[in-house]
Amino acid sequence: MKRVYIENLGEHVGEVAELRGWLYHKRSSGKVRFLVMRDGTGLLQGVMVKGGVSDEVFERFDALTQESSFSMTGKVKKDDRAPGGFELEVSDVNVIAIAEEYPITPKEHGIEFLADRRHLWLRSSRQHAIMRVRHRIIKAIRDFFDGRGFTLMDSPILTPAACEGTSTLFETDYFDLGKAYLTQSGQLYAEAGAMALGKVYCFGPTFRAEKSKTRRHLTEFWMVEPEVAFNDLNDDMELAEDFLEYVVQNVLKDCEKELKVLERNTALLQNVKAPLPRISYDEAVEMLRKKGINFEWGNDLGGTDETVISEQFDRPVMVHRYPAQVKAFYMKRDPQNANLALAVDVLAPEGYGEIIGGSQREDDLQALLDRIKEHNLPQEAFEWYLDLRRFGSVPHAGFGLGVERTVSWICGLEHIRETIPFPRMIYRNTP
RNA sequence: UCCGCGAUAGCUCAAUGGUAGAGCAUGCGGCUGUUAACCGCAGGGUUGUAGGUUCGAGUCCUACUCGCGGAGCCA
Repeated sequence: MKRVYIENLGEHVGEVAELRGWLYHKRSSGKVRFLVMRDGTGLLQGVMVKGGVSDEVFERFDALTQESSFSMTGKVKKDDRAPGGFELEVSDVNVIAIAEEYPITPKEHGIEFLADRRHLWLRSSRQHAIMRVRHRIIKAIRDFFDGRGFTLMDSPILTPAACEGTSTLFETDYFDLGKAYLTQSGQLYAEAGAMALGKVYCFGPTFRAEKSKTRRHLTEFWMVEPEVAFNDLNDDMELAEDFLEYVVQNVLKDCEKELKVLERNTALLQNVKAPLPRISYDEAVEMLRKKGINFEWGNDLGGTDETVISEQFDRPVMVHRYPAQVKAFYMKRDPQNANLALAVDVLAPEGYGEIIGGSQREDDLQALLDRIKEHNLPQEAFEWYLDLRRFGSVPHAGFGLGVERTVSWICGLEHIRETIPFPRMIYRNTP
């Protein structure tokens, strides 16, 4: 007996196969009974006709409840009436475990109810599709950098001090050394990596203790951060647009089925190809004012500002050269205008906001010392970082991409909480 | 932290201040091609918590708890 997965059924038409999975739902019209199985790779409808199987097997149908685990054996047929396009002419059914009354029915549920049962919610087709897209995005991210000679060099999660000195961090006791903090970015460590290995990226979870309560925020999220020695801001933007093209086009190619489940209109995603439009912060401000928004030069772009700007384009847009005062201390100033930082944010279309933030880094020791002083940061905590400028400093640049916001955008979701298996938010850390 | 909205059956929601309802789910019965199947019957309620107004409160008032959305901050 051949045990097969539903996604491979096309290779087994006409054969007798065994499938193992869970009952998605069942229907009966008396002597014809339908069992819809899910096995993690797809859905398959099994059909039993009274008289076509033994009475004993026929009656096992009665015991099966939603999400009971079971196996079924039968001949694989192509049938357009069945979900998935294939059907199993069932000859045997074996119960593995009968499920208790399953709380998540095919009808609609409220978000709190589902979030409390996230461990079960993941079994539903929509969540299944999102997790598959998330996986494909992460694979594309790694393939892209690996294929360009980058080395994955992870940064620590427990850190002695704030990386950027701004956000609120999660704090924990660290033996006799006092406090440690959960990282908000691996970037500073990635810079050390770039000086050692040339092209590196780090990819791990990051943590923000800010009490952000919006559809775009998690307290724990994943970020990939490439860092490249000898790159300037322009190189950084070219890397970012090639990267986004690679990720989006690979997901479109390999996740057609999942995006269909999600009812994602992929027209705009098809447009994600380098080069992406680039505008300066100054141009962005002008754009906002033309739209009647009273925006003061020098402020950071808010959520609604980002949406208004991104609506002017049919693909992600790169906004570069922000006022230095709203950006982090390590960003290099524009030699043409010392009020500007050589920073770039990539704004996703359709109101999904900032998915990438990057910059050319300050490579001058004295300038960096001044910045640390201006931002009231403890210099001793950054001595190792300053060493990178003392020992063969070079221009370098990098960026960070928020994985969950990218998943949210590509899947076309309403809320970021569905993009990660077990979301951590300000009022939820379970299950 | 601030602003707004909400909480009624297992779930999703109804119910002019006047007897607590429906669909789904569950149980039982029926049906030889169903697609969130369909048809019939049945069980299922301290209306988030604590007070108050009233002859009478799911409904009006106050406080609290929890949730949702947004702002700020950010990926």
